Amino acid sequence: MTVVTGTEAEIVKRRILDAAAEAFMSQGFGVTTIDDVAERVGATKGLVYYHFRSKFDILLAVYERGMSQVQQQVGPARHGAGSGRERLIAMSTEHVVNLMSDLKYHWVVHLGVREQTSTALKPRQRDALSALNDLRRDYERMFLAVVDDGIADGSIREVNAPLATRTLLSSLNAVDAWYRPRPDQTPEAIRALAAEVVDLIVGGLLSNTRREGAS
Amino acid sequence: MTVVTGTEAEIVKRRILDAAAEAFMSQGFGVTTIDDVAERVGATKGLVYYHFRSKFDILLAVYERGMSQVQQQVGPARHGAGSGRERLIAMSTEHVVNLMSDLKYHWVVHLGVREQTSTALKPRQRDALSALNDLRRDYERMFLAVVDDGIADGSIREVNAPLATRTLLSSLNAVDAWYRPRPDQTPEAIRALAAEVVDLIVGGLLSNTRREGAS
DNA sequence: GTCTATAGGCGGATAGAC
DNA sequence: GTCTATCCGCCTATAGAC
Repeated sequence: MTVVTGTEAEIVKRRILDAAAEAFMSQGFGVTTIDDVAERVGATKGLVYYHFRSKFDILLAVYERGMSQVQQQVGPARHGAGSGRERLIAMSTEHVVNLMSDLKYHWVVHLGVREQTSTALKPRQRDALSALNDLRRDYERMFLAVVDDGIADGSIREVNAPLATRTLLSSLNAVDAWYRPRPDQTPEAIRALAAEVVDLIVGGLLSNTRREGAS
Repeated sequence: MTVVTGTEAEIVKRRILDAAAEAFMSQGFGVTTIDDVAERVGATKGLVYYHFRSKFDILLAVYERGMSQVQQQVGPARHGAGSGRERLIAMSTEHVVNLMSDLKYHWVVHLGVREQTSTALKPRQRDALSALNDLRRDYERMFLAVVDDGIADGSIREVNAPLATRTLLSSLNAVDAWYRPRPDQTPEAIRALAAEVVDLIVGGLLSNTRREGAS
């Protein structure tokens, strides 16, 4: 049923989204113009408005793609075999790998949309936005469930789980404040760095923390 | 907490800064108009432009005030008596208390300025911005020095100190992604919440982390 | 499909009234 | 000092050529 709709149109749309996400990340949504986006694509406004109805619709499309990517990459790690702690670390690592691999989309998901509730939205846009926000809430609940698992099985210490989950996720997301990709960086190097960062965030800094040989 | 010194003009300027920081945080710098700011102050554009030369100068002034506040609040904790770990926790707690108490200024310091390197800056503005960025670097170095101290005295585990410091600071800053002040919240309640969050970030989540009775 | 041209409006900044 | 009025440029969005 899913005919391979890798049509010309979709390829162009994707290039526009990439360019837009990049511009939003480097300058902010508000100050980015459609001309900026078109220039990055190597085309003019006309092309952009042929494929998207408005600037805000582009933002929504970037948000949608970003959420879909991270969900696909992190979701499977939820149902691994290990303790809550091990699954939480696996999910967190996938999350950060995704962030690093897809930085500009992540940035929009993380920050870009919050800014925009001010503009009067059309009903179509409002619905799309609230659907995406629901996805995001579900995503956070997935982490909360695993934190709860870990507390229950003793692999995570007895913390305020909702607060700890919010803190964890915001800390993971905050990696986008300083990480910038390097052209020569292999996927393995990205994964190693992500694992190191997750170890710092989940494992903490204190000297009497044991990270090996749980139980 | 600031004593009510200052001329009429400074009081007005301060009210404009408060309004601007609030608007920048809730909508983003790019989409905030001077009319938005003026409306929050209960005045019109004319007032704002009498006290500030441009929208970007307002952003710089917010940034400056934010940096000055956090430096004042956190700086003293650097030279406490305890181990590196204890001083790091003290500094981190003050940082988060400041964030929670002065959320809108913190938000601008954290995110608002990065967006704006695109607009052509006047030399005066470029100098002011780079001076503020230097302050920020110094602030981060202060944390790095204490992390080094902690590793040296054995109270912090042997991590990659620059990476750990960046991760720590970005995690602390990320609290602004979810924390929102409540009208009835006392300073003591804020401090308690900040301490809990810092314990989660510095102490980690794992069950075999010991946070009491170090050394 | 993608471009050029342009409409239409908004917003930063200024001038001058009070 | 603060407001009103206005200029001017830029940017979203659309119309229509090719």
